[in-house]
Amino acid sequence: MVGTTAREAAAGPVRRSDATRATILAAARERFAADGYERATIRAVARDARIDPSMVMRYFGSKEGLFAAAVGIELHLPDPAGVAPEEIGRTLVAHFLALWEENDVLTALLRVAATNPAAAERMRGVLREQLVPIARRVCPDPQTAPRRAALCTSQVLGMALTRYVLRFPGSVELGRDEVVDWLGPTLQRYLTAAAP
Amino acid sequence: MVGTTAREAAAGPVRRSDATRATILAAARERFAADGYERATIRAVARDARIDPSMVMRYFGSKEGLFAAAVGIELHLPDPAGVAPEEIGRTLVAHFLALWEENDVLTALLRVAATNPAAAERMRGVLREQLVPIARRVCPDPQTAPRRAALCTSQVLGMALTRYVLRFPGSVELGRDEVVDWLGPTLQRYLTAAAP
DNA sequence: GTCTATAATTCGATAGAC
DNA sequence: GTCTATCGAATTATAGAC
Repeated sequence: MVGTTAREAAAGPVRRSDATRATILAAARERFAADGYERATIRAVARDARIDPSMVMRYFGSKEGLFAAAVGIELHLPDPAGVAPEEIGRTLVAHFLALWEENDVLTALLRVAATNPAAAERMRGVLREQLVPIARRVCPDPQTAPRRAALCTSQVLGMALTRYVLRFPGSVELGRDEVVDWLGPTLQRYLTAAAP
Repeated sequence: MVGTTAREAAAGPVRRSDATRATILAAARERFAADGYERATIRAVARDARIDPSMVMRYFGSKEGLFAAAVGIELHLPDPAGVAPEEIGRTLVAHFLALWEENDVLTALLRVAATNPAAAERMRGVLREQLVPIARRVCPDPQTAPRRAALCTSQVLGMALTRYVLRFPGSVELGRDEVVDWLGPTLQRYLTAAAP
C-alpha cells in the first residue's frame, strides 16, 4: 500500500491520488463512525491515513466536503418483486443487518445525524425513500405507506442504535439470526397488518 | 424572575442561587437536547439563562459537571404489578411517550449519548436497569429477560430517535395514540411471546 | 455573588516553499 | 503532489477586581 513508485503511477489509469483518496475516505468513515462529526478531527483522520492534514483539505476542500464524500455512496435495498409477500419483513431485516455490518458508512451516518442536520437529511433519504416505495407495494392501504415505512425505520434504526452505536450488551449479544427472527415479524406487521 | 432583592434572599430557605441554578439547568437541557454535547457551549447556555458564562463554571465546575447535573434526575417506569399482563406493552409505550414529552432530559440524553460514552452509560442505566426487572417478571423464561428488554429498548429508542431527534416526518405525524397502538403489540410480543 | 480579562488549547483553513 | 508554518476563530477554564 505504501511506497508507490513513479513506475506504478505511470503504468495505468490508477493514479496514486486515487489510492490516497480511498485511504483518506476509509479513515474518515472510521473516525466519523467512532467519534461523531465534531470530535472526528481532520488531523486525526490524516494521522490514521498516514498523510498530511493539508492533503485532506486539498482533496476534499473542507471538513464538510470530506464527510459528504465519506458517506456519499449508493445503498440499495432488495427488490420486493422477487420476495414472497409473507417474507418481506424478514428479508428487509436481514438485508439491513448485512448493510450495517458491511462497512462503517451507516454507523457514521447515524452517529453524525444525531447532531448534524445534513446527515439527518441524508439518513432520511437513504432509508425512507427506499422504504416508502416498498411499503406502498405491499401494504393494504397505499395512503398509509409513509407511516408504515416510518414505523419500520424506527425499529431498524433503534436496533442499529443500540447495537452499533450505544453498544447495549443485550443488543450486541443477539445473533444475526435472532435479530431476524424477532424483528422480521415486527416489520411484517408494520407493513401488512390492518391499521389499528 | 430578575431583580431579586436582599429582602427576598433573607426571607427564607429559597436562596437566589437556587433559582439561578434551576434557570441554568433548564437552559442547559434545552441546549444539549437541541445541539448535542460539543455544539452546546457554556456561552450559549449562559446567554439563554441571561447570566454570565463564568457563573456556570462557578456553579457546576465544568461543562461535564453541567451536563451531569442537567440529566441527573430520577426517572421511573410504572410498577408492572398493577397492570394487566396483556396490557403491559401498551402501558410501557404510553409511559415512555409521556416521559419523553414531559421535558428535554431524555432527548438531551439520547442526542449526547451518540457521541459521549458517559451519556451512553447513563442511558443504559436509565432504560435497561428499569426494563430488565419488568421483563423478568412478565416473560415466560427469566433467562431471556435481558434480551427481551434490549429488544423493547431498541423499538422505544428508535421511535424516540426518529420522532424527537431526527424528526422524520412519518414519525412526527403519528399521534400518540397511533404510536401506542402500533408499538404496544410489538413490546408485548418481545416481552411475552415464546422465543423464536 | 457578579463580572472583566485573559490564559491555554484546539481546530479548520490558507499561503507558499520545494 | 507533499509538507511546513501559521493565521484566525472558537472553546473551556482560571485569576482576580469589585
